[in-house]
Amino acid sequence: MAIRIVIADDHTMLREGLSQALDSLPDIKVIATAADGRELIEVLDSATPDVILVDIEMPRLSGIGALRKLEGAPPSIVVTMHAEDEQRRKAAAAGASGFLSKSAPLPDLAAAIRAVAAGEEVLDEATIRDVLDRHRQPILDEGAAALTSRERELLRLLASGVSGTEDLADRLFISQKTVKNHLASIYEKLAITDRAQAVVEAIRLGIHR
Amino acid sequence: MAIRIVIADDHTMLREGLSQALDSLPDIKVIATAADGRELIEVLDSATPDVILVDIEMPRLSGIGALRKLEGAPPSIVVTMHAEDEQRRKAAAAGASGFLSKSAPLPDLAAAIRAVAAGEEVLDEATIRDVLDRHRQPILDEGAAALTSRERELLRLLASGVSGTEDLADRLFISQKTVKNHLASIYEKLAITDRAQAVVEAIRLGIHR
DNA sequence: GGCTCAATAGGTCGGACGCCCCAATTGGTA
DNA sequence: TACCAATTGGGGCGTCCGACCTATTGAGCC
Repeated sequence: MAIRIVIADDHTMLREGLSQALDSLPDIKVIATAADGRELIEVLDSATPDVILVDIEMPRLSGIGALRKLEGAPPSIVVTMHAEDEQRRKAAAAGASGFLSKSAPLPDLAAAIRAVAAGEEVLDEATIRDVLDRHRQPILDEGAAALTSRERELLRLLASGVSGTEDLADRLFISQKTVKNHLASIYEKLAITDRAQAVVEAIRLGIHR
Repeated sequence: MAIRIVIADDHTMLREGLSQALDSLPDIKVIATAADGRELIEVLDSATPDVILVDIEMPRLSGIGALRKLEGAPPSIVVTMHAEDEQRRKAAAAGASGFLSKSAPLPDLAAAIRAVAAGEEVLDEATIRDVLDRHRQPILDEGAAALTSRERELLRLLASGVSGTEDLADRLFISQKTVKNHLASIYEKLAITDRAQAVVEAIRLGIHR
């Protein structure tokens, strides 16, 4: 029986291309795709793949954010543009079984899928380090893509030292309630849990000043 | 009657030099000095100056931190090495009546002291902007000087995305109570109020990785 | 031998924060 | 037209956080 997988990635070219490529393999069958985290969650309501292939950087809801909401779901492999330690750590924390750079060759990906489908973890430090070393790539951020303009404004304020709900509300001319809503949305998309982490991400993403 | 002032600055050369210089003016009398924020607070227990001259960057307790604790105290002029907007904003928030760069000429300082002693505010946007523009200087940080090594460790963790009390405690092998104590100390020294601002400061001070 | 200070730890308490639910409006798009 | 996303706002709730307090230990210093 072929390994049934679901692919979640916001880049259609990659999503569809990968879908076709993997589908052409005799032992792998792509049963569905999703363009973002929320779509992935919806898809998994009705589909039950053996392995999930999920991108980190996606609009509306990041891959890691989706995995968090799906704890206990099918084993997953996280693919990413920035093969950074931090990302890998988060992926592991979110319950990912595998972690691969997007520039890894297809055979490596297929191998990872087969390994994860067999119940193996492809998160081993040494192995990953090895893979990453061979497929390293420049780091350029597109992580803020998922954020709306208002969320970005709020994040910029946060990163400039305005941390209280009331202060943020005053600066943005909105209610404290709305500030909290925006923050919750930011947390979800960036897969974080509080304002301190939001500041870290904001600065990492270059959202300040 | 001469204007009675107290000078708080951790750099003895500047503190004593300024003390003498201002004392030589006919209408200004330096009645006490302090080497840090806590000393300033102690001094003000027994002394009641007309104006306080306080540096921002000081060990143990920053000038702004001290002003916060002294709300309702004598009018104060904040002097600083980094004439930044953020600093000025904080100084104003802490109740400062004046704000000057350390590179401002003595006559300007004397004028500011006289103005503040007369009940004026020397925080006016335009005026300050003017003064700062004429006495701008390179910004180099020595702000982290007040922090202990353990506090710096904690801050570095914070700036790397570890924000929960329990997580911090685990990483540092100390109790959650101690984490909170260290944080409180950091807040005091950096004149901030929460973890989000701590991350901002940590990164501004270069305390990360 | 006191003195200060860093580092450790505990307690209490009010308010802030994060998380869940829901809803109305607007504007773009399929 | 009908849907969807973004933005705005609300209520409730449990937990965490920050403020203020005391206290012990060990290092370093005059």
